[in-house]
Order: sequence, then structure tokens, then C-alpha cells
Amino acid sequence: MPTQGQVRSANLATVLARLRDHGPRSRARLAADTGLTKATVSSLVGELVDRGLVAEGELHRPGSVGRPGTLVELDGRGVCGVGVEVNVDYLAVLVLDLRGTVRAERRLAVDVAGTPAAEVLVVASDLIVETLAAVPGTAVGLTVAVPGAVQGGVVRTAPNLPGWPGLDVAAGLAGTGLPVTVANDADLSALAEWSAGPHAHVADLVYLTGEVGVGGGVVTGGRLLRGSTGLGGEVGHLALTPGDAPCGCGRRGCWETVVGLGALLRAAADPGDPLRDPGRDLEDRLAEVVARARAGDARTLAALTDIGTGLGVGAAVLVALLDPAVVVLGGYFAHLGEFLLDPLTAALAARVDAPGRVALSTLGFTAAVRGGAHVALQPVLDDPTTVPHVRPALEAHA
Amino acid sequence: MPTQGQVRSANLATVLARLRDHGPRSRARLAADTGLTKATVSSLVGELVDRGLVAEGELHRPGSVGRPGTLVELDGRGVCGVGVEVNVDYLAVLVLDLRGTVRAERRLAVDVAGTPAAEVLVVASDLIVETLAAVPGTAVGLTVAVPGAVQGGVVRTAPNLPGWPGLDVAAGLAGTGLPVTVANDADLSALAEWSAGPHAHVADLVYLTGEVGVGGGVVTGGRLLRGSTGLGGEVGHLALTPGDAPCGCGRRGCWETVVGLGALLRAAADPGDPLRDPGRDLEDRLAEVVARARAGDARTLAALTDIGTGLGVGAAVLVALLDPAVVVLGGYFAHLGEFLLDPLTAALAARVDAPGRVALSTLGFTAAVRGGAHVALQPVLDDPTTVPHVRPALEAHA
DNA sequence: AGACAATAGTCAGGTCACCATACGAATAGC
DNA sequence: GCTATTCGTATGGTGACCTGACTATTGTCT
Repeated sequence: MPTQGQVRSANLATVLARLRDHGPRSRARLAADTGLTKATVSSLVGELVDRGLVAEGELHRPGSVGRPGTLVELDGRGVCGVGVEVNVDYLAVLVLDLRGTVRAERRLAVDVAGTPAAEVLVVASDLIVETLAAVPGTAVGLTVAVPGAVQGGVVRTAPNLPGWPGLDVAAGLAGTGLPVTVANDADLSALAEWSAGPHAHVADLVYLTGEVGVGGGVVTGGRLLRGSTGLGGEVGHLALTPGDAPCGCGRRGCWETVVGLGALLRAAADPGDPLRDPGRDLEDRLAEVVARARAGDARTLAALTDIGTGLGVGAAVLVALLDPAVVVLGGYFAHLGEFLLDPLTAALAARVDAPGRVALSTLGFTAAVRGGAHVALQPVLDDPTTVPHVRPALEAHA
Repeated sequence: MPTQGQVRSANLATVLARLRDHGPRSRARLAADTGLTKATVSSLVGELVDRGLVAEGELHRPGSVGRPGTLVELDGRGVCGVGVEVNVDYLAVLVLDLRGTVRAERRLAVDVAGTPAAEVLVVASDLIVETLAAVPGTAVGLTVAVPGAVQGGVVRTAPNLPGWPGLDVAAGLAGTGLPVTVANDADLSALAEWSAGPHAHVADLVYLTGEVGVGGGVVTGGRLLRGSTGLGGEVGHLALTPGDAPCGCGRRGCWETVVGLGALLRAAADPGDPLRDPGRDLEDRLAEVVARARAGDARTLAALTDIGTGLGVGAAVLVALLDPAVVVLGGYFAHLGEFLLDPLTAALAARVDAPGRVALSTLGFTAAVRGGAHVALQPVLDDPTTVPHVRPALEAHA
């Protein structure tokens, strides 16, 4: 039921989205792009400038007749969104401006699993405030990425974060003064892949992340697949190999028992091997795996091939069902991609006719926070009038 | 980029959708529902009446003070949509009015697989024209349901309909004078389940239909899952049981080799058995299966249990990944549902924590045509101004 | 150099759709 | 009959976009 003001909001959002997705351009170009008239676009741009969301850039007109246009571009000094990731052994914060540029990034080693959740929230809150202090713009929102199932803003289950299910995260972060959203980390990572990087705006993509378990996020038709209870896109416990190894979830044959980090390390190293020391930093251990594989260690290579094949078997199901344009591998899959891709694509090609392209994430471990920051910015992109005027409109009368 | 007229269209659509989804009501009630003012709703309703889409009903006000309101309701005599199904051995047509009432229904036995596609289109065209002649309203569109993969309005593959891939269906049906859409039959059936019946407007549902193969349609977040090439939701060739029976697609272990009609009949009857006579009507054969099962025939019951279990194994993957509120079984699965549901739910419960409810379709073999007719009506619901005025507005001046 | 065409952006007036308010119409309860 | 209540419509107002004209700035041609 659009009313007049909503028309205005929608058109402001259209202009803003155009500038974000297609770069700076003149008012006249915006008018041609959107179908609105030049006069209307002028008015819209004026309002966006007043709200600090866009700014006029330099004149630009390379070698063509006619008056050159004034470029209009997103104003990065305006608003920004905050993504926070809570994981087993670290907290991460990333601040993104409207342009999609990273304005700040912090990472803090915290034994989240072994610390009371309330305390973690205090640490996180401090970290956020501290990070924002160094960023000029105004933060408009905060999204918390959690490795677990989230439903209606509440953590339902989080196998690796005892104490988090049911926790009121928003209340714990109220000190930041920002509206708080909570979401699944893999879902946010999928949105991050969708919003930036080589697969930006690929309407149908699947993101798979290898951690202790396996996380998944599905974007279909340009929207995140959520499902009826928010559990859509969870791939870790797909029952692909009945009767296989027992899973932490109490069942058997879940996909993550095949391709999770534990499966890799067990196959690649004996119990005493430093690779299987949970105290060592994960990236160090992954680097060690890469080193051994490059050195030609047979056991390591065999383990990686098995993982790759297991990934291909599962990916085949995802591709057949969801028909994504690309399957993006993140987490440890991305680190070890060079050894996984060949067996993966072989297993995939054996099972589906038109395999979606498989690619490695380029966002690394920042995918979830980046997606979170992106989500935090979304309300502004949907309705720019939520941002107050910085340069107030002139008062017409006393 | 909403412009003024689009505001009008959107509000007309809002009113129309409200009447369709929540039944007849007064203008005042519509105003309260939509947030628009009574005056605006009056204007909108007036325009919808002019276009023949809604009509005033009787006065209605049971036992309450105040002036009684005039009920406004969808006008079934106005526009209608046409669904056409092309299948291996029949053509079907169904005409739906705005209210969702079936205005006409025809079914014609045609050896589609054995007849040149162009000829089939002529027969279909005649059948459509003939059917519409008996319906008062104006048809606004036509959707053709095809058992195969459809991409961009063109049939890509249709295992059971040689000659159809690549066919220009719209040109063949141009004689009807209606805009033609082509879509996958299972997708349309899923939309039909979504638009009517006990699961109407369940935003996340999965539809599975048992035919020679197995078809699937997925509605997620209230929208049909299409995938990047239109192959989303195709479940027949999910590779769930590696190394199993060969499939018509050239691979092995596809789900439809386990739960397709062929698998059931092979397991339930020897080659000479009349059940396996492809010449007999499918419904007769299914009735025979039901009779044997009810009589306690061990082999039949065992076959049905195996199918049910196989369905559960696959459904577990679908439920875990898509998290639907309900999985609807259509086609032959619905006919034999009483024997399939128990093993199905057992297999499902063993694999997923929160099994989506499983239900049998109540739409029978009309699901695809009903979904098609619904799709054909969609443009009118999205923008009621596409329908011309029947009672022209008064001319103000000479 | 000057005229001309082309393009950018602004301005003033107009149209259209929704809103606010008031009012007549129809009903129940006293 | 009177009042309270609710429905639907009529009237005038506001806001947002549109139309058309105008100025500003540049390149090109003569």
C-alpha cells in the first residue's frame, strides 16, 4: 500500500542503489537509468546530499559534445554498518561504509566457548565502541554473526557455543546504541559473496564454509533462502552417506562427518601429530597441511582428495536442487582449495549435467563480518529517509 | 522507480489481493486493512468495478451498531486465466476465474509422445478455444505446463516428449490470441498448492510428484525457486544412492530410479503382470496396487514400504536444506499415500530433527493446470490497470 | 572567432494520487 | 424520537512527479 512518502523513499532508494551498483554518474545519466525525469532526479539527489549519503564529485565528460555533467557518487563519510562475528575462539568486527569500503577491521582472540556469554558480550561491546571511535561516519546498525541456527533474532542452537542459545544478544549490546540483528554466519557470508567480490549480484549462489562443522548459505533469486523456521541452507547435517561416522548431532552420516575439519585432520594425521593439537592456531595448522601437500606427502594428499570428493558428492545434490550459478567455497575449503578443486569437480561432473561453476572465496575469514555489515546497511539502502539531514533544509517561515 | 501511475496500480493490486486472500469485505474494512483512507479505497474500488474485477455485493452487518457496509467482492464474471497441461498421453485445460473458482475443465486423451508436436499444438489450440467458448469471462493469459525443463519460455529437455525441446509453443498457440507462458509442470503444481487448498500461502513448501519420473517444485519465501538456468527444484536426478540402478539420464543412482513409478511396478509385479502393461490406464493400475495392498499382499506392501522409505531418505535432504513448512506429495504418491506415509515419516524422522509436515495433495491431477491458470492471472493481480474498463469513465467535456 | 548543435541541470506551472476533514446515510439501543 | 456509531462520499489540500522552457557549458563546423 504505497503512499506518497513511500514513493519518495523508493525513488531515493533507487537512485542510491544505482550509484552503489553502477558507480558514480551524472544526474542526467541517473534520469536515463531510472526512467525518472531530470528534474525529479535533481530533487532526489539534493535530498540524498542533505542526508549525507551522496556527494557531488568532479566534472566529468571525456571527449563528447555538450555540457559536462557533475558526477554524483556515494558519500563514504556518511553512514556505515557494523558486522560482528562471534566464533569459538575469536571476536571480529568490521565496519563498512556505503561504498562497500572497509573503514575499520578488528580481530580479537577470545576463548568464547570457555567464557560466560554475558562476559563475551561486554568484551564485544567494548571492542565495537572502540572500533567505531576511530571511524568518522555514523554507524546505523550492527549485525552479529553466530555459528549456529538463528530464528527470529534469537540463537536456537550453537553446537560450539554453549550458553548462547536463547541469549538476548541485542540487550547485551545495547550499550553500543545501535539496532542489533543476529544471523547465521554462513548466511551472512553468502550475502557477502553476493554483495561484493567476483560473484557480486549473482542471483543464485551457494556458499559453503569449512569450519569444525560445515556451514552453508544459499542465495536464490537474489534473496537469502531462510526456510520456514530459519534453518534453510544448513548443509552440515545433510544425510548423504547413511551409516557412516557418528556426528555431534547424535545422528550418523551427516555431511560434516565427511568433509568437516575433523574428518580432514583425522585422515591426514595421527592423534599425536601437532596438526591435531586444538590449541594451535587454525591458520597455522592449515598452512602445515598445505606445506605437506605441496611436499607431496601421500597421506595428506589422499586425505585432501577424499575431502574434495566428499565435497563434490554433496555439491552435486546442491547443484541439482538449487541450480546455482556458482558454488563458493569458504573457510578452510578456501585455504586448501588448490588440492580440493580437482577431486571436487570430478565428483560433481560425474553426478550432474551442468555443474555450477565452483570457486574459492576471496573474502577469507572476513566474509561473515562483511556480510553482517552489509546487512546492517540495508535499511538505509531500502529507505534513505531513515537517515537524518546533516545539512538541514532551510526554514521557509518563522 | 515508482511513478504516480505505479502507485495507483500498486494500490489497486493491494485491494484486489486483499479481497482474494481474505474474502469479501466493506470499503471501510479495506481501508483499515490497507492503511489507506476510506476515500482512497472508495476511489480504488470504483476503478476496479469499472474494470470488471470486483463487484458490490449485498449489505452486510450482523448485529452491530452503525450503518451497515456494502460488501465488495471479486467479480468472477470478469477475467480468467487458462492452464494447459501437455503430458505423455493427455492434454488438459482448466480455466480459473479471479476468485479461484474452476470455470471449465477439459481433459483429452492424446498420444502426445507419438504425435508430431506441431499437430499436438493444433489439437491443444482447438481444445482451448472450444473450452473458452463456454466461459463467459475474458481470458487474459495462458500457461502451458510441460513435463520437462523449461528455460526462458522454451522447453530445454523433456525426456518423455520427443520433439518438444526447442519448440516454439507460443507461436503454435498464437491462434488462441492469448499471451502464452511455458513452465515446468511440477513448478506449476507447487504454485497451485501454494495458491489454494490446505497449504495456501505457506511461504515455504516443497511439492513432489510421482510420475514415470519424479518431479519437484519448491516454493521458498513465497516465491518459486528457479535457479540460475531454470532447473532449480528438479529432484528426479538427485544423486542420493551412488552406484544404484541406471537411470534414463545416463547416470546411476538418481532418486527417480528408487521412487519413480517404474521402481514401484518392478518391485511389486513380475513382467507379465497386468500392472506392468504400459497400455493400461495409469489410474486403473494404481487402483489395482491399492486393492492388492489393502488385501494384504506381502510383495505389494513391501514394494510400497521401500518406496516410502526411499521418499523419506530424499525428503530428509530436502527438508534439511530447504526447511519447508510442508512437503506435499502429488501424482501417484498421493494415490498411494496411505501406504507410503508411515515408512516415509519414519525414514524422515531418523534423519532430520524437525521434520517438515508431510501431506498428500488434494488437487489430484489438476495441480499443474490449476497452477498454470493461477500464473496466467498473475499479471492482472500485479497490475489491475492491464484490464480495460468495461464501464467507461464518464467523459467530462465535449 | 563566431555560430550552431548537443548535453547538463534548473525553474515554473500542471497533473495526479492520496490525505484530512466534514457531512449525509443507515442502523442499534435507549 | 434521540443519540452513538459506523459506512461511504464530497471537498479542499499537500506532496511528488511530469512537462516544457530556459540557462549553462562544451565541442564542432564554417
